[in-house]
Amino acid sequence: MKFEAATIKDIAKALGLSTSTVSRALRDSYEISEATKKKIRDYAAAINYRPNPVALSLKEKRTLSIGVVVSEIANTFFSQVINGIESIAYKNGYNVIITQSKESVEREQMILDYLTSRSVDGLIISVSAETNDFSNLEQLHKKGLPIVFFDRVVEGIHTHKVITDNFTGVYRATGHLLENKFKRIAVIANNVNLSITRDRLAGYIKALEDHAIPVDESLIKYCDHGGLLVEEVEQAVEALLKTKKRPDALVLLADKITTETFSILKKKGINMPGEMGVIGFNNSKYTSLFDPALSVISQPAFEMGTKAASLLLNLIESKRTVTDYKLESLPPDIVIRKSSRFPIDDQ
Amino acid sequence: MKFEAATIKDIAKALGLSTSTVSRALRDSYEISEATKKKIRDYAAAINYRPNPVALSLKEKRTLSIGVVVSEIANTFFSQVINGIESIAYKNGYNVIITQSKESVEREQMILDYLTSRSVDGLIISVSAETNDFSNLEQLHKKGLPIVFFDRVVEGIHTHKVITDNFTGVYRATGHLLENKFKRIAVIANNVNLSITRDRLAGYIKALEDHAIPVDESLIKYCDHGGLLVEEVEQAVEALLKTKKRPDALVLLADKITTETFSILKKKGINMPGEMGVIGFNNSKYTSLFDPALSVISQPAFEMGTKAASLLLNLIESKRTVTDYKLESLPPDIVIRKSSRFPIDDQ
DNA sequence: TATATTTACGCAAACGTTGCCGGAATCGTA
DNA sequence: TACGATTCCGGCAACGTTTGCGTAAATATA
Repeated sequence: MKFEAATIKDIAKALGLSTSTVSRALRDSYEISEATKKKIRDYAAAINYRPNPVALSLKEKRTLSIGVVVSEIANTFFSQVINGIESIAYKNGYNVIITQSKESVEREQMILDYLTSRSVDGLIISVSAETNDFSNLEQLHKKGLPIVFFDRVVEGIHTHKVITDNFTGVYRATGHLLENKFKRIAVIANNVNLSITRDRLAGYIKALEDHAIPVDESLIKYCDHGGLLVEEVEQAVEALLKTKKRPDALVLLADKITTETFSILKKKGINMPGEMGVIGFNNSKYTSLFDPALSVISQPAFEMGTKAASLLLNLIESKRTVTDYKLESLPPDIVIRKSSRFPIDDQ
Repeated sequence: MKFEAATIKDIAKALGLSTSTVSRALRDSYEISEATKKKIRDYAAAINYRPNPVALSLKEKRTLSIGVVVSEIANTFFSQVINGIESIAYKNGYNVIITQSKESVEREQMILDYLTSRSVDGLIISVSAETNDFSNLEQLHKKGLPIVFFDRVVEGIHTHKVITDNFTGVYRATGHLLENKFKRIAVIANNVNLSITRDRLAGYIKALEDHAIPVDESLIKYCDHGGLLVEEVEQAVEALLKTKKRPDALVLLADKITTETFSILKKKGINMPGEMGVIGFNNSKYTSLFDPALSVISQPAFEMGTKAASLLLNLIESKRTVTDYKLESLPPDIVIRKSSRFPIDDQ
């Protein structure tokens, strides 16, 4: 099945003019008489002519589209970021190609291959959890492809970055648990490759230190696939529950890990916050409906998207090579609900 | 900032050959000697040559990409469908452009304009709630653009369609409530323009009839924006709560409406299922974590995506015009949890 | 009236790629 | 030796669009 659309040639032929005249008339050039312009415009409207963006792209060497790579669009945080990106992109005539890496290196590689073989003008990316070799992204960056990182950034590559103040978020969340009389606080983190994992862990450790509590390595667990695999979260939770001195509270350092852990604890019939206080990263609106209502560290996702998109468009449209790169760090929002309130405070 | 990539011309010039020779060598034509092929392939690999998809698209008059239009990607149902679509598309070398209409006619129109001005080979769409004029889609279809509808289909346009058996889903959900001794069952539906709204309402009405219960129009409320506006859901709920004989159970006929209504009832302190039994469409995994655990009608979203994508690829790759269109109706999954069990059955 | 200027349009190249056609060089055969 | 067949490669056009340049006709100027 084919889908043929009208071209500038069709108009030229029908009106006995040249393609250049038609092209200029449609762009309202002063070189074309008003009479001819009107004829051309009317005919173009009649046959519903639309310029072929593919031809334009080939000629202009730009596609007016930007690529976005996230690990999973079903993740509320990412879909909110995408909404932010789209709001800016559309306003500036750019269109957005959304892709998901599913935390897989291979898939990420495929996507980058596709996106960058000249089909996008720039890239907004939160790298996959599995990835630890960034030479490919590095190369693209060196070749001049405008890139903006958000959330999971690559420290070695110098370009604009938009993140949440992860350190402070976790520092405050951990502090909150400690002030609520929880004594033994464990964390389940994402892959240690990720910048967010390191920043968030640092916040946890600093909070413990500031409360003069020694860091117990056995209370720090990792999920290498960011919680995308149920089993890895189960293993982490199991391990924590089995430690001689079982933790009485949990800080969950990634969206997916938070909901999975919550679900596992519930299934096990573990009382929250009675047996286990819980707080974790999550951007879903639904956490307030959970039983018990879940305390969360939520990120200003939409704003992160708008910032990232603005920075990218700057990069794309700047004539000269940019060297002054920004790191935007936005404050997280900590929402305390029942799951992290020490039982005694319970109504 | 510019991003220049290697072309076939660069290779030709560097090796003192013509572009046609290079092109043929890279496509392994029998007309080129092995020696030359090797030289060309080695050099291409060295400079990391990738064919320019834009140029290919212009020449081949196809883009190897398909457009997907949903109302909101943050909606779990849609993100699952998208996952299904992508799984098939990638396997066949197609790439997927995801867009969201946000239930707005204007936005949907913009998107269609963009997508169809030759930048996609086909379209998978669930129409926006606001739309009731489908002449535009109709035109595209007539012009030969391959289209597959899913979820919210347009009855007047004859092409492949993939839906859930909405009638049966609601029929059984309503029946379940009735068998659980709920007496006065109300529904909150999506915009009446939508096929899903009509099908789902029909299931509700048939269930009542089969239980010899008269249909009370005051128990049927609509949200014209599919629940995207919080106020419209609030109004619907308020109205139902204020009716002289307040309903004792609710069937929610759209994903977004389900979670919004649940949230509103909770905020009002209305006991579920004690004061109000609740069941509704929703594809989120989180509903089991709600308080009370929420009964849902969930759709085989991933499978809907794979089916829709397969049908679309068939359409795109078939030489002759297809006239034998399929309507795939997949069974929904009804998950009964606490929110819809008559209180007496409660543990 | 002859020349200069303006107006209004066409021609052709270019973006990167493919495929048809044509042709030089080499080989085989009589 | 002469001829056709084969091997291997280059030239050119085309996809749809924009743009610099060229130019005929129309108008203005002297």
